[in-house]
Amino acid sequence: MIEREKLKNLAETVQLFKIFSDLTRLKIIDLLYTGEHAVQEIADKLNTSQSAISHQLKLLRDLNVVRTRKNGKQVIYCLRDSHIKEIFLIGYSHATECD
Amino acid sequence: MIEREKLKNLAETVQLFKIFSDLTRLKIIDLLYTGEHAVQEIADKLNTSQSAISHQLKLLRDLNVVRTRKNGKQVIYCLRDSHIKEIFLIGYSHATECD
DNA sequence: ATTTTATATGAGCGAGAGTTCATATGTCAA
DNA sequence: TTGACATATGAACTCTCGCTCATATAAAAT
Repeated sequence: MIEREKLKNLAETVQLFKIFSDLTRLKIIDLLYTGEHAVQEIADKLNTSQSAISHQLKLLRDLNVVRTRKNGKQVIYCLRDSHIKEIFLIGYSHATECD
Repeated sequence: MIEREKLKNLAETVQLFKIFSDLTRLKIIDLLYTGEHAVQEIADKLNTSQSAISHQLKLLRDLNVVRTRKNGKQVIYCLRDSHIKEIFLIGYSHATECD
């Protein structure tokens, strides 16, 4: 059997990897990697509905992956911490270097 | 819009991260990290049904995450490449270091 | 050969997750 | 205030995915 503490760590690791396990979310992260963007901008660039983007952004916000600031009517999103950037980059390079 | 090639890369990255996005699979990977194990051994140690483990092992085998050898009636599984080990370890440490 | 043990696999079920659709909230402009 | 624009959100629908259950395959033991 697995000890309680290790199981908790593995479960948290799963949660972390789940962030990157959806194409829409990964596109968002990839886009925000280059800098901050407003919601409609993201939706347009990713050719995805505003609602779908907004739902995913809420998710990412709740997980502290992104942070926001307001600019008039707009809400501007950007990546919050460098952990996320690092893991994304490592996964991305691993996934692509074997082509 | 995202260029075709980049989209393909992002999609492959998603597939990579999905490997680690299930607790059963992560438990298996964690266990195999310590060395090779037979199917029933894995099922017992993870307190999970043989069938569930076998299904996940098939998935991991198809994705070239694990490799097998036979020992009589038993099939012994172990991690195939060090990429997987590295990504798992990075995710695991990122997920756990912030407690 | 038959039985027992180890593993694999297909079908079906149920839970979770992402999308759409409709609508609410909020902010600026006229 | 009213209208237009930007974002958020709840509900319903759908689809994916991991599990169970039953069964198939395979290899050793008797």
